[in-house]
Amino acid sequence: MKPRDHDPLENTELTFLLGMAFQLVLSEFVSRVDAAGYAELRPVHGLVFQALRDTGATSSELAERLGVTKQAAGQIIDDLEKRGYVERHPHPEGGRRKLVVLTDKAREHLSVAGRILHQLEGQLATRLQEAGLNLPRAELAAIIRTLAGDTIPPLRPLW
Amino acid sequence: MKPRDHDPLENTELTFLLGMAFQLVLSEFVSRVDAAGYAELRPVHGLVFQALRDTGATSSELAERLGVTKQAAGQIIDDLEKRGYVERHPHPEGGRRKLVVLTDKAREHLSVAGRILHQLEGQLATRLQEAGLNLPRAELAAIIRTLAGDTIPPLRPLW
DNA sequence: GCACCTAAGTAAAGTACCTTTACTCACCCT
DNA sequence: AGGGTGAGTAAAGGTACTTTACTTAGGTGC
Repeated sequence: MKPRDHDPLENTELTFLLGMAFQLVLSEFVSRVDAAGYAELRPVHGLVFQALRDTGATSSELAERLGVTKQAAGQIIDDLEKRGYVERHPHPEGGRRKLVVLTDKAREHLSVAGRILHQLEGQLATRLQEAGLNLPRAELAAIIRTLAGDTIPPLRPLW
Repeated sequence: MKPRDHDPLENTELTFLLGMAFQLVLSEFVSRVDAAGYAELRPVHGLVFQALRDTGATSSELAERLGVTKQAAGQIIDDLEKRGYVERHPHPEGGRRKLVVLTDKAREHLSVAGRILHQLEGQLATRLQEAGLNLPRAELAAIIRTLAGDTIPPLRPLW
């Protein structure tokens, strides 16, 4: 472990550091998930799976959780349905509603992706501890609370 | 300042915290820059201005720094040229090259945006210190170094 | 019990921003 | 002079979203 007492990165703007760290962590995660056989899935699909994992949701509810229009949500569902990750069922409360639920294939993906993510974060934690640092969870949470308060908006795949 | 000893956010994945913090900080920054009269500029334009600020660059060099094709860089330059932020000059070393340089209008924007960014980050630092925390510069730098080593790739406006 | 409103879903076109493909042009080199 | 190399540009294609507009199921008021 090479010492980096005065890494010039530490003088760059927090905003840049946040963006760079996020981009690198996510891209490493996506690479590993791709290598595990899920190259057809993009990060937004993981968000969809998490939003649907408990009880499923209608496409409009999903749209709200993703922060996109209901048409966009419908298109994503179309795509995932064709690939066998979700199914549209008649909604128990009737109406035109349809309940979108995960298939076993999607639940298996969630399990694999979750394991990969925690493995990656564990490796990062180890590296930081070797440098006498901890993962900055409390700091990031404080930044988020400062800017968003109690209602955290959706995480969106764009700047 | 409400105490948050067990903010559930601190139990969520680092990757999510990074993405959320980045998205919120950037979006607050963009809002303030818009309010200062620069609603026509997107974050990527700030990256362009920073890449060109010292000596300018050719569109191909700019493309490499942005991590996009030279055609995409050319399109961005076309747009900024129409709006009066950059100019294409004949390149001192000749060839078909053109040197893209900033106008005074762009340098003024850089100055305003820089002030806004440092103000925002200062406010965040103050808030965190009230909670006994510091901005996690060293931690973020360590994460970046772990995943990217010495060659930091371009920060790109997509997941 | 029928007209009306509302909300969910869908269809199609439009938009933003990028890439791919293909070309032109200036200089260099032998 | 002919040919290669690399910068720049033009045009079409692709992706993922939004906007506009429609259909349909069920509640609501009278």
